[in-house]
This record gives sequence, structure tokens and C-alpha cells, in this order.
Amino acid sequence: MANNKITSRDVDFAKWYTDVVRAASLADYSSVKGCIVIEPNGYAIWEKMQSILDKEFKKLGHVNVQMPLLIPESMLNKEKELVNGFAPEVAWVTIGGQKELDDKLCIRPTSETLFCDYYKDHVSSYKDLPKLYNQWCNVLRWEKETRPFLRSREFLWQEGHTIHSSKEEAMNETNQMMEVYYKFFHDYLAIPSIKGKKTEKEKFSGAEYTLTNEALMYNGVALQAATSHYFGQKFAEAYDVKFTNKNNELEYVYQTSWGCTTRMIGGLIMVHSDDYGLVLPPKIAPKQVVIVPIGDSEEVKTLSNSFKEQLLEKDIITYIDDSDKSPGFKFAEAEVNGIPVRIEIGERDLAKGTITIARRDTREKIEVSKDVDIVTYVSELLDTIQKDMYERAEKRRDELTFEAHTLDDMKKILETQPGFIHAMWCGDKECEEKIKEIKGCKSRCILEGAKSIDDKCVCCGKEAKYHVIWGIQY
RNA sequence: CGGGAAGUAGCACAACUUGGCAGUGCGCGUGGUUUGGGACCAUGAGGUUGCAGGUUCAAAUCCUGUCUUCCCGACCA
Repeated sequence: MANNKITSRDVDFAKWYTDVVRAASLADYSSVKGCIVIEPNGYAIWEKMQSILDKEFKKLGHVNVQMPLLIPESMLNKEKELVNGFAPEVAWVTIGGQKELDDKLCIRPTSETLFCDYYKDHVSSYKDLPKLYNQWCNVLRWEKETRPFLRSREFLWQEGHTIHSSKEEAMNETNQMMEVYYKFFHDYLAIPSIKGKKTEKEKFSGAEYTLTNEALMYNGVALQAATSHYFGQKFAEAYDVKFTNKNNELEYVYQTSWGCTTRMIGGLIMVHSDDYGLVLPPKIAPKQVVIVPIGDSEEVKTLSNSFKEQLLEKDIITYIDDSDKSPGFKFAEAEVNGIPVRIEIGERDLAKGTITIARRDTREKIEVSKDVDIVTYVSELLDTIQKDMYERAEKRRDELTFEAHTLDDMKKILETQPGFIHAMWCGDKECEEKIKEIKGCKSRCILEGAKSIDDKCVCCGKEAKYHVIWGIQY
């Protein structure tokens, strides 16, 4: 059994999560309070996420920029809702330890203000629009309780900030980017997310509305995975970002922002991994195939190298573990690191004319002929694993999806097993707050166009306006 | 920010109650034998016991303060 003992997922989910992060060397705690070191294995996942998303963003016309790390207080204060929303988490800079500047500087918790400040001098006509900018960067929010990837004070993300000449165009952008995230979760992370709109209470400070992708973790706790905001002209008014429209009138721009963070790595872990360590969907795995040669005969070496070359040629990321560890150690290590496919090549099998292929997700071992067309076999297996992982995640989510018609229903569900709870809502904030008293259960999102499961509010019994998914969140 | 727990070698821990040479296992270096689910023998290196102060002839051990981490709540991506 494992040397690096991982706490069982069903015994203590929180401990299991941090055990997996440590065992797979994704991240470690640093001496800087609330900040983590993202280690090579973890950063490689982030790089893969970046490269996939960046390509998608660029396909849709977005370009990357880099804004300053610091925001002057005078600039930040222009948009009141944003300031109020972030005030407790903003970190301020002092010089030489003690001295405060006349116009204090904070470290960006998000960069709406910086983009607006830039845009106001770079837009004058409708011909300058839209501006479709994105930045990959770090931000800082002074969180009280931190957990690797899920919540740290400094974290990496991507923030898109676009401005448009019409409301419709900006709203389409907001919707389009939520779809980009949805597809990314579905196609690459093998996570079945649910799309919807945040309630007034849960939306981003300063936004007119927020669209969200909500994912459900293995333990039934929800994770807000990526959001897309429509700002209307709110920020444009606060920061005076105007343009001359086709009718030769001055008008404020229509704005959006959208982002996703390294938290997605935490989501990947909590949806797919097991008691043996990390399990990664092949399409996001930085290493897809490991070849473990057993013994050091010429035939073993030759076949290992040949397989590696063939697979690499087809862009299947493959490496040979030729360290002097024992085979058992290599198997266990590949498993804890979540390498989707392992090929074991040893003399015992070769004598029978076979090799062994193991898949990480099911831990199943398959004996195949050594003359197999390895590229076809492995690429099909990777596709199967990707598909099966999605289906398992979807099945788990459906098992943990419930319906509630009364507050009592909700209580009963949450007391036994948290999950996504479908329930109708009248739209009153008081009801939302009352529901929150049940184990901190919050609205995850409003399902648009979903069919009604009831005609009255789960809380007050008055006429229901929205079909909402509720849940306990990270 | 409240409630709980813990900080001793890279990691997991022992020694603390009753003050007296800082230890064990894993990992790491070297040499060798091995190789189908976390190999074995030999040998070696590795420490300001989180930090600061106090008590004492003497502190990992007792006292005070402080910092950090983890878990559970409240707040948030």
C-alpha cells in the first residue's frame, strides 16, 4: 500500500483533498501566510489550462495585455459598489515599512478600474470599439481562511475586460464567454457544470448581472468555477469612458468582464480524484502516458523507446520512467500523479508476446499484443478515459441533485447529504437569507428557461418567479 | 474574526507528565545486489526543538508572549 498514505475520501474529505495536493506535488505551503507555492506538477496543469483557453479567447478576437499590479486609492474609489464589495480584502502598500503615500496604493484584487482608466483615453469613436482585452496575472485578496487552490490570498487567473458600442453586443459577449467556460469544463476538464445567472445577492459587486458555471464536487459541495459579468454602463460612468456613436452623439461604453482561476485545479481534484491520488482527464494531463520498463533487456529497451517515439510523434505526451526505483514504486507514483495511461513492458509478458496497459481512472490492467498499433490503441483509450470520466462525474452530480418543495425538504436533504437542490423562489432577499440559515445554503444560480417544478416559493409559499439551484459552496 | 488542535532533520513522529548527551522510521548521499504493486545489505550526511523573553547550575521539557499551519463556523473566487 501507499507509502505516502492518503486519507480516505469517504473518511475525511478535507484531509483527503490536501493529502492529494501534497502527494501529487501540486502545491506546498509557503512561509508567506495564506500563499502557496505552485509546484511543477501543479503549474503544468495551469499552463495546459492557459494554453487551451488562450487559444479559444484569441479565436474570438481577444488580445492579451498586462496592467499594473498597483491601484491608487483615488482610482479605486470611483466605483462605489466595487469598493464596498472588496474593501475588507484589499491589501495596502506601505513604503519602507511604515510610510503611507498621499495617494495610497493597493495591490489589485481585480483590475476593472485599471482597464477603465486605460480605456477612457483610448476610445473616442465607435470605430475604436469593441476592445477585447484579456490579462493573465496574479491578484491579491486578504482571505481569512485559505486552502491550496480553493482559496489563497494570492492566486493566478485570467481576467477578460471588454468594452462595446452597444448593449446587445456586450450582453452577447457576456453570454459567449460563459459558453466558452462551459465548453472548457465539459470538453477538457470532464466536469459537468451548470450554467445560470447569479441572484442580486450573489452577483459580482458592481455588475448588472453575473453569469456563472457551477460545478458539484464529489462530496456534494458546490464550486463556483468561472463567471462572466455584464456591467452595462456603470463603470463607464464612474470612469468616464465615452465614445462618439454613429449618430454623432457622446455615449458611455458597454462593458463586460469574465474570469477563471487556479481554483479550477482544486475543482479537478475534488471531482475526479480518488484514494490512490490524483486522477486527471487525458486532455488536461500534462503527461498522458508513462512507460515503465521492467528489467533491462535489449528487447524491453527497444520496445519502450519505439513506443515513446511513435506516441510523441502523434502529440501524445509520453515519457519513460527509467529511474532505478522498483516497478511497484513506479506504478504507485504514476498513479498518485494521475498519469492517465501506463504501459508496462517486461520480459515476462514479452515471452508471451504481450505488454500490459493500465488505465488510471479505473485502475484496470489490460494485456495486449506487443505488436499492437500503439498509437491507435492509446489514443482510443485516452478518448475512452476522457469520456468515461465525464460520465462518472455526471452520474455523481445527478445522484447528488435533489428537489425541494418546502424548507423542511431542504433541511432534510442538507442534513444527510449536501448537493444541488432544485427549488422555486419568489425573488425576495429575505427568503434567500432564511434559506442560508440552513447550513449556509446559498443560491448557486437561477436556471433560465428551466421548467417549473412548483408554482410557489420554497420558503414563503408566495408565487414563485425563479427556478433556482441551491447548495453549500466552497 | 470566533471555537478546537498542532509546531522537534526534507516528511511522519518519539522524548515533555517527573528539566540532565535530541532519537526512531521514511526520504537523501556513496558502494553493491536487485527489478511484474511503494526492494535489500553496508555505510554516511543531515538539528538555533517555530520565534522572543523568563525561571533554573541546567530548558525540546516549566512560565509568558508571539508567529504559523490544520480542522469546524461566520465572510469571500
